[in-house]
Amino acid sequence: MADQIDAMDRKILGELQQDASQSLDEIARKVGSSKTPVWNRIRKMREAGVIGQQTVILDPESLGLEACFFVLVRTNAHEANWQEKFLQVLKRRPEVLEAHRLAGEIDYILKVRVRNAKAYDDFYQALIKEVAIYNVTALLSMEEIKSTTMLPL
Amino acid sequence: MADQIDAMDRKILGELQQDASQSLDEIARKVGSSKTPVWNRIRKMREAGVIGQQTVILDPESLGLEACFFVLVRTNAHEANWQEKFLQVLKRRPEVLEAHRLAGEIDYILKVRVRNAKAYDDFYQALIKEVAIYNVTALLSMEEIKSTTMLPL
DNA sequence: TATGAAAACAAAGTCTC
DNA sequence: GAGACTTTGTTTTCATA
Repeated sequence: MADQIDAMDRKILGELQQDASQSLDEIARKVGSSKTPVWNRIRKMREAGVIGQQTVILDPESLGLEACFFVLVRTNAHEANWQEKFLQVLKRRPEVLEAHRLAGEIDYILKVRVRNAKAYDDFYQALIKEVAIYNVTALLSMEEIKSTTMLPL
Repeated sequence: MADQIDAMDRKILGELQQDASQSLDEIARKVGSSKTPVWNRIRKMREAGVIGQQTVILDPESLGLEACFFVLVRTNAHEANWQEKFLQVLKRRPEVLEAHRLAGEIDYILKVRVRNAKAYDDFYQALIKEVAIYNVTALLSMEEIKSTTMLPL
């Protein structure tokens, strides 16, 4: 599917990314097509997994989630078993919004959203209780300059 | 609004986060209410900015965006003017999905999605051409373990 | 034969009471 | 919270190139 995505598909994806609540007619008009072909393209891209979850972006501050940390994790236990357990903890914990395994000195980076510093510490304590970690550096976000889910098309 | 969000609101937000394409009837049934009150709550939360953009999550790989970098930026120019310009560049560049100003030694962290390493270098060269940066560390993601927009409620 | 326009039906959103 | 009205999603049909 990947390379079958043409210019029209990309225009449609752009519209959907920007506002998924728009009607098909509106999208069709904007991309210079009509309802049926646009609908067929969307359906195909959904089936192919190009289009995933439809969601709403919530305001963290309104929900009392006022602290955001980026956590740099170094480990010395590279056994499959350790990694398995570490991954499970990350996936289970809802405050972990992102987790990546990295190339280089730092092994993992996490993005963690919590109420406050105390809540972060609770998370941290729970984490190191479950799995051994060699070194952790927490970077506290002072200001969210930009945050988007919109991929460049 | 922040503290006026009750348990019912949170249930509704949870459903919307998980699948914004669900019908009002379906959400109402799940949270144990009916159409009208649910709709009124959603409308209020939209107006209050608790609920933001409605969007679809696209698969980066399918779109050929196979590289993801976390970029740690240190600067020595803390003048308002410099920051202004730096922020403008970040906001303008679509490959920058996230940008946070940090507390501590590292001044900024960016999350950048691009086609490949070459495309990252293009971004990097363009960035340092526009603003002076003291030190940059790029962390390359090898594996996206978790990536969600769903906030813990 | 494949593609898009258009119509028809079902379902959901929106608003009033 | 029930119901009316309107708009939209979804499917089918039809025309056209």
